[in-house]
Amino acid sequence: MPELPEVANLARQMDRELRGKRVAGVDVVQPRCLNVSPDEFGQLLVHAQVNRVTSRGKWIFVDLEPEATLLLNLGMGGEALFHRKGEPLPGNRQSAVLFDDGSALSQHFWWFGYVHAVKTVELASHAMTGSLGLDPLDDSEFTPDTFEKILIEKERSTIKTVLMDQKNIAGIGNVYIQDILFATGLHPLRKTADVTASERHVLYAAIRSQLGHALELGGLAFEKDLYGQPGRFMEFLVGYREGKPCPVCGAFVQKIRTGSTASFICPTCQT
DNA sequence: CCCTTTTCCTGCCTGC
DNA sequence: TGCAGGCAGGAAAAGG
Repeated sequence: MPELPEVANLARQMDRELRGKRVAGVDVVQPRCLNVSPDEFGQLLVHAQVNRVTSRGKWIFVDLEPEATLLLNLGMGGEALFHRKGEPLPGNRQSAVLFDDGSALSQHFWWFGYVHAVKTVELASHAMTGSLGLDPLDDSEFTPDTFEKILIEKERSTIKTVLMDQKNIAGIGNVYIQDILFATGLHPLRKTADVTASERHVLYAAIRSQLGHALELGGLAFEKDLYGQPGRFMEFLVGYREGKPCPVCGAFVQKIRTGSTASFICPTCQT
């Protein structure tokens, strides 16, 4: 599923491509991914003009004039694709936004995505985006101090749960978490209170370097950008490498269940 | 049938 | 004891 690097890359592309376009219509195939009725969704968006596109964590924010914001969460295996005038929309889409120049933005996911529309003045009360935590690539909000504050508040949870909770840090999912924990030598079930000061330092740096490096490469090689092109990030250390040797010690990478998610770990490097 | 894994909700537990 | 907040587990719109 798209995580922060893929979503940030998409938002950047959408900002360049969609800015200034006016919405001519909406096409809702799966009403259950909306937060309002299809009629209300259309009333909010039709005739509005794209001002700018930003992101936080796994959410994309399309700010429109005069008063609406379109919120996208691509869920698992999701895509947002741009279509020039005359190009057909994908048949598996859940929804699409049609622009008055004949171009369109379609959106598809295979499990649990969201396409929400709100009045921009009510954006702060949108529950799913309003409670998002720190942007890990923003130097001014994600600092060693703000990170430490989260680790102290959540010291009773396991470290993987804390890092993946979008209310703490926004944008880390079950793909990037794997190598972030490996790079820090942390087992996903380690209690947060038992993460040492030096491990916290390494963990902070690992979050920034993993996500930042993947963003520079346009995201994961098995995810698509706005134009259907794959990213160039594909070098996992232990993530999704079950049975292959650990790059540090050579032990075989194991796949284990951690709560309701899977974790890939080196059984000797991660404790 | 089993696997993937996001987000919210529920109910239970703990601690004040 | 009672309440509030934390937290684990389950449910929900598929597809390979």
